[in-house]
Amino acid sequence: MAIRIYNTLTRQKEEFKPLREGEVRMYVCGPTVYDYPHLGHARTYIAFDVIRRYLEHKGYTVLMVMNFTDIDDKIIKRANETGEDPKELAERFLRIFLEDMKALKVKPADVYPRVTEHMDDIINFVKKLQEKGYAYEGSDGVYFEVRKFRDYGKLSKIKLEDLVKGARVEPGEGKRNPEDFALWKKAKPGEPKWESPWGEGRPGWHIECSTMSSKYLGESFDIHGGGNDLIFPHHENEIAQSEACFGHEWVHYWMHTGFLMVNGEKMSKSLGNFVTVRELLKRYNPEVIRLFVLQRHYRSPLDYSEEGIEHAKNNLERLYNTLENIRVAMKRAEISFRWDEPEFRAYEAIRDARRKFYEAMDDDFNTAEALKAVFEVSNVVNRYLTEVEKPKESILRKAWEFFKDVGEVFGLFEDYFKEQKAGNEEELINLLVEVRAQLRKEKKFDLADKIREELRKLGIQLEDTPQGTVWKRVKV
RNA sequence: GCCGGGAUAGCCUAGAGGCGAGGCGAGGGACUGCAGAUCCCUUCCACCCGGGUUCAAAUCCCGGUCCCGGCUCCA
Repeated sequence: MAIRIYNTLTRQKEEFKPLREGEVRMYVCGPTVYDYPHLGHARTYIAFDVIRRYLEHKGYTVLMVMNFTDIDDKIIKRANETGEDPKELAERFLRIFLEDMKALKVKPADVYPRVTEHMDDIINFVKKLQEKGYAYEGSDGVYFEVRKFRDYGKLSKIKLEDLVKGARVEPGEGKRNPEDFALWKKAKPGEPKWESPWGEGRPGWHIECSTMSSKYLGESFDIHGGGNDLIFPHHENEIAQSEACFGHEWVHYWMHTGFLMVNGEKMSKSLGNFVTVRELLKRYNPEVIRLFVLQRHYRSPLDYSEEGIEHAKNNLERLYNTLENIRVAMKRAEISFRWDEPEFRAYEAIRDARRKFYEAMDDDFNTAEALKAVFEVSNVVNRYLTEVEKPKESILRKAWEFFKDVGEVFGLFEDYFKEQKAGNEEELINLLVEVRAQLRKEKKFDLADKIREELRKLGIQLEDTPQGTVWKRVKV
């Protein structure tokens, strides 16, 4: 079945057809590394992570590129404030970003091009624009002449006249027109600088993405993504640069994520209403954060609140419990020599839920809708287990495999499917469980409870069921 | 001013002309020595307001109200 993607360029959902059979080339705008990433960043990168995972799950080879802006005005400014060397500051926060993303189980990009590693490519790109007559050198830098590019505004739907009228664009000393933007900034005293045909300086913000994306993904590729706030001017300017340079359409599908909101306002550094990923990870399992993000469609604004995170936590707990129920039931499951009513019902329900899951994901990666199907299976399998004495292995396996696929796409249940063996720790726990069972038989409940309590503190939860005592590791 | 996005039961989220969605929370019941997990039932059938189109609208159209975002650095 075909995937449909909402394309910001056309403002509608379109059938996804990659330029090359079986391969998806995607570029996601990475961060400017001058501070700790917050939940807003996490939201965007988790969203694109799931999109990427889903495409891979569907069998595509995905070439994923994400840039690092490791030299820029903000970095210089911050470095001046802290007295740190801009290079070191950028390096530090770049590492922190990578660590945080890893902790959030965001799959790493295939290439993380850094601006400072691509100066020659960037300079060549600017040169080409100059040769083609789209760029000119001013007193303080090289600029892109916006009005020479016919299609300017096609992504953001902004008209050039309005832009100039709005007077929001800075006139700037070296510019011919107020709407022009910098491709190369000549260095002021004390600023970091690189050699170029226009003297020492550094690249403008937009040119890096045009240069580095085409270097790794070619002069046209499938998906370019980022936060909503990048549509204008960043992505609009990228289009202008790239299409002016290449002379043909550049990116096929533009995808943008909605903001993370706090009390009705965008989470941002300037408002000071942000929660860093680190802080959050101290208090919550990364999968809780992922589920929190996935409960809302990626294009819609997502409201942050403690309560919202708690919701996600409860939801995740429920899914983990179901997984645990299946795992335990597997031990007493039997081969299906016949199916009865409950088996047929469970099978059909799981089959339908799986279909719904894929339909939802195919429809512009509707994770919120897809999650409904996940909870349906959770419910179905739990009910099945209460209905039958001896569960059939094939039914449990169907549910189990479904959760495994969901986990792969959403980046959930990872520990669960991975962490099974842990040396003889398991045997020790089993021993304690046996001892406790004996104590319970003898009605020595206080001692039995003590064992349960102490194990709970160690992260092992015991549960007494009609089939005997089972234990699980508490993940959330 | 110019472009966008919203308003869904106590809460969080989907959906998008007719089978009234999923989760959380709350209450009750089953099972338990207790706890936990799970299941069943209930939460008195929700879609900002006012018009219109239609046999039928939360969903389409018109007009409002309120909220948010972009137009300047931003994921």
